[in-house]
Amino acid sequence: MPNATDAAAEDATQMAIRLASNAVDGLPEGALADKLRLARAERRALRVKLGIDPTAPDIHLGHAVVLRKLREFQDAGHVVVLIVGDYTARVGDPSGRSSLRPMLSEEQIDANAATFQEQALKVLDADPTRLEVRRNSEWLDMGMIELLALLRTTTVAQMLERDDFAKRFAAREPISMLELLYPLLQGYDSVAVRADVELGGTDQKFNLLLGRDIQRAYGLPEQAIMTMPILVGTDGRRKMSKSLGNHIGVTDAPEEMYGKAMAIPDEAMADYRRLLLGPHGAERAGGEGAPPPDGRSARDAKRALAREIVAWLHSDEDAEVAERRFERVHVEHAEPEEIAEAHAAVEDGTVHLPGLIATEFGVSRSEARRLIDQGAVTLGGEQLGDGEHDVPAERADGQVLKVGRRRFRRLRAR
RNA sequence: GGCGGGGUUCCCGAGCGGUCAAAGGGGUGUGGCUGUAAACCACAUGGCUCUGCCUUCGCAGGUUCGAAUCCUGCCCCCGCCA
Repeated sequence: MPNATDAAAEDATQMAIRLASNAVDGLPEGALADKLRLARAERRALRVKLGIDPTAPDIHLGHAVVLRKLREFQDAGHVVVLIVGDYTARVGDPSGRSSLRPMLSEEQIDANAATFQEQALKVLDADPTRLEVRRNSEWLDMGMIELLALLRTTTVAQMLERDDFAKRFAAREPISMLELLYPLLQGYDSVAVRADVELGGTDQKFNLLLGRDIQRAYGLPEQAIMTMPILVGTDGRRKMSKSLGNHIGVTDAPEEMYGKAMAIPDEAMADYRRLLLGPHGAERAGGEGAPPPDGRSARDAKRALAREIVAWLHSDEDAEVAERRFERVHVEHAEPEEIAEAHAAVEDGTVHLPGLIATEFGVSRSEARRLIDQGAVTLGGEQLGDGEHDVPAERADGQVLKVGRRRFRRLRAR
């Protein structure tokens, strides 16, 4: 007959297995289960850390993979510690071969941090007993003595174990001192918040592990680490990132989100379902399996996926509306049900379209002219031809102006 | 500190006195096609008061009828040696 502690231990193991679903690495082996047991014994929640970089404030589905996992920890009763890297952002990160990341002003960082936090709450539970948001300027604004103590924890050889450092060092490509310092600062964050567990993408594996060494150096228990897969972007090839322009933002408008989701390659569908939707959503979106390769059902599977993503981050109603609009605009090539109005300036009884298109859609006049000349512009269903830049006001008034495939305005020209 | 290599349009990268708003690729846009904002093919891609004009090739001067291309100074980046 199992006694109470055995049962609790078994429970922790099961819980660890459940929490590790979809994770690429959970290190060291069994560490998470140990942490869970410890927390239970001490009657406290685990502190699960994620560090975020406020240089780019927009959270996309790639981040959401990790955030979702954090949410699972929250739902299991643990505390997520979200660390806004405001101090590190202020220093600027010179990594990334060609571009020197700019130092951000305090105002920018504040604004970004606020936006980030707000967006993260689309996925995380905002309950203050389950979420702690901290800024690393709270502890990183240290004196030289403290910094030197931190530097003493790590050797150059250790740093060169990191894959990209090793490669760049071997290739004699530059590695700035600042870059070498970053992992130490990130590790110190773990010391400062006494993290039990730290999560990150697989690209963070080294940094997460180094956090353990640093905690040990400071006489603290070492965190368990968990890495999550990197989600591919809508191009299906490279990792999702805003700068690559292949991202779906968690605050994208429903129809934009839906459309972008429809654009992912078929091969990426299974990952999206598995990493983003969770068991419930995945079931609603048609199960875990790969989609059949044939036309119709593959399309339907992708529709279901797109719908679930929108339903998750917006609502079921938004998802339906987005799907309907997508059907109308992209499949039937019809006008959407709702079209924003635009007042067109009339001069001598005519409307100058390049100017109108430029102001309405944020393109240059030259580009607007080009679009007209290329036959991308339709007024009241009739395609405009080369050089047709001015139209009589009576022809424009009340008509739908369509630019390209998905930009519409109903014109008021009086 | 010494030696050498660089900074070109959204990105990478050619150009090295006129034919340069500047090759090529990527990205993006549009058209065709399609189950899709996928793939594929085609075209486009500095701005404007558009048969022309204006601004751009790190910054500032200069040479020249004429400069992204030559000269001078400055700023910045990278590598090697110390």
